[in-house]
Amino acid sequence: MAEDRVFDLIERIGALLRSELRRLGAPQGLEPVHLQALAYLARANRYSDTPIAVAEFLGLTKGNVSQRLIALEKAGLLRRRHDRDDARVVHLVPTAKAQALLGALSPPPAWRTAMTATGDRREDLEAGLTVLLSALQSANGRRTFGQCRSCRFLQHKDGAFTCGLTRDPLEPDHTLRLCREHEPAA
Amino acid sequence: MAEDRVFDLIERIGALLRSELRRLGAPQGLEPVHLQALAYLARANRYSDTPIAVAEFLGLTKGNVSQRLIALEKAGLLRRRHDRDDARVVHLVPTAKAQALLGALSPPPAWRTAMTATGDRREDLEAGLTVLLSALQSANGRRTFGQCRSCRFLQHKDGAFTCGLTRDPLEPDHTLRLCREHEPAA
DNA sequence: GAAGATAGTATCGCCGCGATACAATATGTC
DNA sequence: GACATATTGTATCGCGGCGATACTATCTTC
Repeated sequence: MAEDRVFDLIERIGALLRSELRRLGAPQGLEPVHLQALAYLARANRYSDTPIAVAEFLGLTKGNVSQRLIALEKAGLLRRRHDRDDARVVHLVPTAKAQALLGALSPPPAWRTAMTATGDRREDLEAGLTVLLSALQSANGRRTFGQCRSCRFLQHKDGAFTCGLTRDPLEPDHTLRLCREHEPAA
Repeated sequence: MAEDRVFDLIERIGALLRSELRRLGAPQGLEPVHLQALAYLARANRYSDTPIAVAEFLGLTKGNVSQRLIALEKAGLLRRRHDRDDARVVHLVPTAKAQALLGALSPPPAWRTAMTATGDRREDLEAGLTVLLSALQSANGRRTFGQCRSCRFLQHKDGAFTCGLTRDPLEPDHTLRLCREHEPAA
């Protein structure tokens, strides 16, 4: 069962990471899920910075996430904005305080140190994990949450980007953000 | 910040895995931590199948783990045995029921499916994660929990294995188990 | 318009989690 | 050998993450 070694490694790394996040967030009264939600929101595009998207990304129920977000707002780490087209949806914007927190804790200092040890293996690691995540998502029927760059809906005409799903124009740097509606290009 | 991509990938894979474990364990009333503890114990050697070792492996407090183990024992997934030399220590033995559970859920079915997609990248992935975990552990000052095979204390004479730390003889297949006292060979 | 789908919140009960305190045994020092 | 110290394990408390359920409001579809 040598194929289980990758599983064991990921489980242990995940457990240590979780423990580290808990330790680092404790002074601010933050749990791992709070930092994870903020980290996601900092990378999400305007279609994906909502409670339901956070819930899908983290694999939690929307009811639960809704309550975590209230805590984050009270802590001054999140700002809410109502969507101008759809009165149901709320956009979540990490504050400057949250950005600073993420810069310091996500990834944790120990992680940054450890990553230097991977050296030239990093690219292989990145490629392997990307394939694995992609396969895991499709095996569970979950959304891919990829960047617009790799989405089959992205259109590129005359140097300008457009989302083929919403027909909206996209700023170039926003094509690197994560999207809830992402579907991998064929 | 391309070096953060590995972090993002691991965090997301970890979150999905956690969600999956929660879903799979729910019918038996098991939380992710229960399956993780059992999975560790199934791989631990006789110096490392104790509450304190589980706590260190998972990065949790011993008080917390102690309570989880009581739940596992009540569920018929764990058996306790007193150490014959040290009256303080307790050895934890997963029952046949636990072994069957692990065989079915750890790794989860979806994971097994997904792993086939990694193909020939698997070895690189394994190697990269091994280096990363090792660096993470030393960056946090944590124990390595490696196999006796890779331990600097392991002695090999006349086809028989011995632990140089405890002076105990080791059966060959037990040198593949995880040890709390493990220290990487130079 | 009516029916169904979707986004979000409120409330409940369960239980993981760290902190603290404690008991029991082992080890080390004089 | 006696005493201080370290180590293993458990019990208890309070906090808060988590899913389930129920609910409101809004959008979409026919």
